[in-house]
Amino acid sequence: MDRTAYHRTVPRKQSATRAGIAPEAETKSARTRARILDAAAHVLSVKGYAGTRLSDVAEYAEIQAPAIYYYFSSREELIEEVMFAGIAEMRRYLKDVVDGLPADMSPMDKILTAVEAHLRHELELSDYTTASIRNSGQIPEHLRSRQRKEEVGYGRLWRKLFDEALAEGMIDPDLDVRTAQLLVMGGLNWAAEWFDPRKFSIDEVVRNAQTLVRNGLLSHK
Amino acid sequence: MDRTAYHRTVPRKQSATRAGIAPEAETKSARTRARILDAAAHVLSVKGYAGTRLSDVAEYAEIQAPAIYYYFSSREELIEEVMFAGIAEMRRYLKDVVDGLPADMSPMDKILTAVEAHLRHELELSDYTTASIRNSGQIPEHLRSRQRKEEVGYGRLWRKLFDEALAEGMIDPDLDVRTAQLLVMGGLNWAAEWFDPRKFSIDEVVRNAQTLVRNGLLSHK
Amino acid sequence: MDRTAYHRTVPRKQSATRAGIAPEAETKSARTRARILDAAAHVLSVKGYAGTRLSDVAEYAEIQAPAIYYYFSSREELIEEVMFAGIAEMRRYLKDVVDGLPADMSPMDKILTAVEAHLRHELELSDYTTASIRNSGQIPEHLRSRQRKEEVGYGRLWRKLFDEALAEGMIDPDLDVRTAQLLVMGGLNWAAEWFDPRKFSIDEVVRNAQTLVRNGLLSHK
Amino acid sequence: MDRTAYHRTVPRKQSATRAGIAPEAETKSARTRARILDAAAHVLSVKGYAGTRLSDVAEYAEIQAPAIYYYFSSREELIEEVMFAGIAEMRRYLKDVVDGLPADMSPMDKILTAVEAHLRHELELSDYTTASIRNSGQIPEHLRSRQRKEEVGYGRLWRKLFDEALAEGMIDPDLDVRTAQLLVMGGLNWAAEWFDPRKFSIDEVVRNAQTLVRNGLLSHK
DNA sequence: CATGAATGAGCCTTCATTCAT
DNA sequence: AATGAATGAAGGCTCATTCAT
Repeated sequence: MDRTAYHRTVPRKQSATRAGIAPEAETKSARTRARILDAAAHVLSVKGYAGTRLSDVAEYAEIQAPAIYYYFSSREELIEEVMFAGIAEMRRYLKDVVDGLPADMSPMDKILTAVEAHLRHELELSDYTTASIRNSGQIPEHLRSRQRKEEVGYGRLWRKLFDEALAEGMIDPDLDVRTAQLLVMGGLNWAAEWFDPRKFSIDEVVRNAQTLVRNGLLSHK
Repeated sequence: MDRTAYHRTVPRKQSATRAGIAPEAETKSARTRARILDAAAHVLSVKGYAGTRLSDVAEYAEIQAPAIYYYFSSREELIEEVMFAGIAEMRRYLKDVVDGLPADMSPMDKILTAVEAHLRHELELSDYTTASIRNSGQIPEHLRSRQRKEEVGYGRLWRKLFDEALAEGMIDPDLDVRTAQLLVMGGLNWAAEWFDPRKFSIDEVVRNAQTLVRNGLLSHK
Repeated sequence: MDRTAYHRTVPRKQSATRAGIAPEAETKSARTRARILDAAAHVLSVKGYAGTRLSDVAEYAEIQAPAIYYYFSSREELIEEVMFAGIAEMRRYLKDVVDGLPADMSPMDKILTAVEAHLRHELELSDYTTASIRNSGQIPEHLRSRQRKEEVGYGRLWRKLFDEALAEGMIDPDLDVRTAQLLVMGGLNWAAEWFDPRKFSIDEVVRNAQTLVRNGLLSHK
Repeated sequence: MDRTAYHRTVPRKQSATRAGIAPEAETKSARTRARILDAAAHVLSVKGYAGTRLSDVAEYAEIQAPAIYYYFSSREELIEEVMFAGIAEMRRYLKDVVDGLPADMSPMDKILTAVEAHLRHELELSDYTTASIRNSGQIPEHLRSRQRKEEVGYGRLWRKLFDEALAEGMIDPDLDVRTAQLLVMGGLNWAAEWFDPRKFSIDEVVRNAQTLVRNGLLSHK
């Protein structure tokens, strides 16, 4: 298998310094709104749900706290949107990547492409993703409905890939696909906790993860 | 390889309903203190650092909130102790398990034993572990020194196992041991986020994780 | 000696009902801040350092307690400022009075002018002064540095007057100037404890104090 | 006038290190009670009414806080007793001293004796006295009835002396006796605020106060 | 659009007090 | 006679939120 083939299919994300997911907005108003969202994602990823103070968000966004209310009707709505945006964007991105793959690519290569897409998105756009990932267990239930739907949808993308691989006999029969999928995705999610761009390169992490996943899932009989 | 051989070396943990790490204490005072710690671990794992209210801890421990101050001098001290206890206990446990293994066991089997030990401890005693794991990024720096030391120590235990396996040529040369170790441990850590005893058995999760790890690390040339 | 000569040099202070030292402020914000300070001075003078509750201060200032934090970052800062303002204002006032005296006035007459200034300030603006005076022994050390400096400066003003009188041979040689000064100032300070405008007039108290001090210090040989 | 004549009439108080007013008690129980009272006087004089914590009193008395309740039914009762004891003891002491004076002693010399007695009692036994003096303005009304009665009685002792002096024409006719008396007593009371045994000797303070008072009151026409 | 000013709710913490031992 | 353990009440402080400007 050509290990570099799928590489090219995953575009580089914007630089981590920009770190926002909101599009470069036209109106000033939309830009302020985006800045608030970005700031909230950042604070949320660092301080957690209960620790996210509007004053911190405001400071990071370089506005006054009450100004937030011009764009969001409450702290909860703002946070809900960050949590949703994190996973929704991730899902949309993975879907685009997978849909863009050649129809004849092997299921395992598709999975490895997904591994790369997930890692790049998580580690390069880390605020939204880690906000969404780290806090999904701490957020009150009533803020999670949209996010949960996206999570399920996101999981479904992966499930399809795993199911295809299973159907083609590429998965070690000792494994339960569902459990294996969760363990794999967990390994990827957790990378945000230890990844430090000064110690690792993303490419390196991607390569190792792909090797580990391919080895791990493949039937070696 | 006999997949059940190392199984027997990892003892069952106490049932998850007890969920505490403090020993069954002698004096009533020590028992109250332990109950508070257990309660704090529980709340912390669910609500996160900033969301952990002493009133919730007290309610869970079936005391009044100010009683906490009879045993801990501040909310911070209580939380610090939970965070420390979670990882310290995990480390002590893994060390005992590994030290008890037969000297001639293969490095890979040792790793698989560690996988099982980590998962059982995490999923059965989940409050302390998930508290420690989930909040390690949200807790103020000054509360983390003891915990961090334990984390390093814990990582060293795993590192030794991986290094042995590497030395014996059991690790796929395409992998960087350090990165692979972090990805593996992440997959295990994350299990606390999705594991639901009503949908999975711990044995099943352990078995899948072991297969995945063995396949994933092993050289298949 | 014409006992009324120095009288005219000491202006009447504003009425005790206003009781504040802050200038009639321009902005509403500054007025609220001044109201809080005045209220704190009042409560502090009555209840003492430890007994001063922000809720009482707030009630007296006709705001809600948390509003205090908009103007002062802590209870301690508020109290520190009251304590400082009390003595600083007193010092500034006495300095102005003394500096305005004719150069050829006799040292004893200057002392008597100071006696009057001290008493008027203390008894008419009593909240700040009694707050500062009564609590100077109960306040934690770290809140006293600015106040202490003012106290020293205030004492120096008096010291100069006493030294002049000594130099001109007007002090009874049986007296130690320093001790006499402390006893005299104590008598004046203490007046806030017993002075009741319904039973005494300030003019009367001033006159008696002046007589007592002049007689007391003067050499009668 | 022989300035040393009245000196001998005022006995030295017990050393300041003992600092208690309770008699050397017989039973251990009575001794503990006395220790608590002494401790309360000390804390009260330093921290003020609201700042006096039973835990501090207990620590100073070298017992546990709840033990106080074996001897006093509440914090208020304990404080009330200290406040009362301070002034009551002062009054009893001054009365004994004055009653012991030769019938033919001049009224002014009697006043000077009182000056000495007041200062010695205040500066040597300072805890009770300063507790009583400093807090008399901060204590809730319902704790003051016994103390107030003693204060009035104590004031009456002084009043008699001043009235005698007035009757014998020894008081400057420019003075109002009542006002003069309050100013004099204030000067003495305040001495506790500045007196520092490392800088002054009590004898020296007494001598200066006597000179000042004699000069101050005396008619010099 | 944005901010200065203010408030209500809630949390951590302290402390007098109680009670069983 | 004294203490360990616990509680109820209250106070300082923070923070989301509102509102007039």
